[in-house]
Amino acid sequence: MDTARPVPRRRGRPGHDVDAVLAAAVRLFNTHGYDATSMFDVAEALGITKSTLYHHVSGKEQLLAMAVDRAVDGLFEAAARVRDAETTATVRLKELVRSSVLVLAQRLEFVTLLLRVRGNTEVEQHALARRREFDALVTELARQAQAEGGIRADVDPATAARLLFGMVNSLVEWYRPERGRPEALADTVVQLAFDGLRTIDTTTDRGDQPEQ
Amino acid sequence: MDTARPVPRRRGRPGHDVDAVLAAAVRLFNTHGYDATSMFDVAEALGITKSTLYHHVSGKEQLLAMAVDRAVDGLFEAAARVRDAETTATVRLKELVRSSVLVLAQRLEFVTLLLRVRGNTEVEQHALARRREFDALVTELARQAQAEGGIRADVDPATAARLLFGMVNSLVEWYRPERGRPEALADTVVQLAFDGLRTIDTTTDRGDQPEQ
DNA sequence: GTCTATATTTGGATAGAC
DNA sequence: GTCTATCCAAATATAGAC
Repeated sequence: MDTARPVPRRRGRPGHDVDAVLAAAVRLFNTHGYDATSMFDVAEALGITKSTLYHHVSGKEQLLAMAVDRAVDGLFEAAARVRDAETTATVRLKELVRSSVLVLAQRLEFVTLLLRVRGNTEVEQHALARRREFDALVTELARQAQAEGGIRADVDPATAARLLFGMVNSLVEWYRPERGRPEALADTVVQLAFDGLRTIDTTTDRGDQPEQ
Repeated sequence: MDTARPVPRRRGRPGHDVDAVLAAAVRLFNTHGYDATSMFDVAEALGITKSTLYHHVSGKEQLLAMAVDRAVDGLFEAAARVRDAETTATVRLKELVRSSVLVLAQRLEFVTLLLRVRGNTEVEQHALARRREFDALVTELARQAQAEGGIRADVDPATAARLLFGMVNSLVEWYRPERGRPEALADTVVQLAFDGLRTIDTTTDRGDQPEQ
């Protein structure tokens, strides 16, 4: 299908492609809220008119759908990678947390938007359903990790999964790519999640990632 | 029989007071979003008309202001209580986490709304400013706890505070008062935050022991 | 305290010219 | 691909009667 040239490229003036439109829209959605952002605002940010904007996308909801898909796809790709890893559930859970932080950092604006979706339209409900699917994956991983004795068994795995990813997801509230490598942050999150805030005690070894 | 009648009572029909209006508004704001909720929706939920609603409150933004104040006041009351406690910073930090979970549970809908505020109006900016103030308090407590050796010192205290309360705040996404005592949840959160997910140990290891 | 209008603005979306 | 002009629906808020 994708023969050749019609690939739209970023040029000096207008000539926008869907990606550029999406990027501008998502930025505005996150800054001012989805509802508070008008199609006029999106068009203005791109330097075009509303009519021209509608020439590129079918409507406001489609912009939202594309954005949350991009976020959710990233998380599921991370989940698929750890699923195929041949190691303990505990290590896979750690790896999933780590990967999720990286996905969140790489697709920050898309994930931010995803996490603010409440489920009032079909598009939003679909996004929520996929989030629940991801949650179920994490919960199952936590359950297995408990079964193998890798993590504490005195907490409901669903609760643990929620609190764990509650911490991860809260990154969208303050993480900014310009300061700090995401890998370092991912390590911090994994350490805090698995070892807690308590003082490092030299008699224990955490077996964490070699990546400094 | 109250001393005087000006205290508006919950009655069969209308006769609403500001608290009832606020409760209805906040529920709708959380369910459908602040922007997506019209003053008509609020009025309809109360069984009155828009005009009557405007007789009770000065406008939509005032409803938001009252709601977020109620949330933020709760958090600062908790902070004031731990500040006066005569104990280590580490214990006070734990207590603040614990109290915050309880405040969050008690004023769930108000806190939920607070955490969704983005700062696009004066009211929202004021709410954000108070949240930052609270964050600073937590960060300072974390710094003191590190200084006294109560919590690990290899993590920036601001980062620790954010991740810690990221976990706490994520409760609004799934906690429902009808299932489970908030005190039990608060204990779980404190345990996870301070001791981590790792197996309660005596002899720690990496967790790849054979099952059980 | 509650109602029935209604003023005014803004938003999503389309038609059709260039 | 971009524009001007416009339609139509919905939202905040007010006026003024009962």
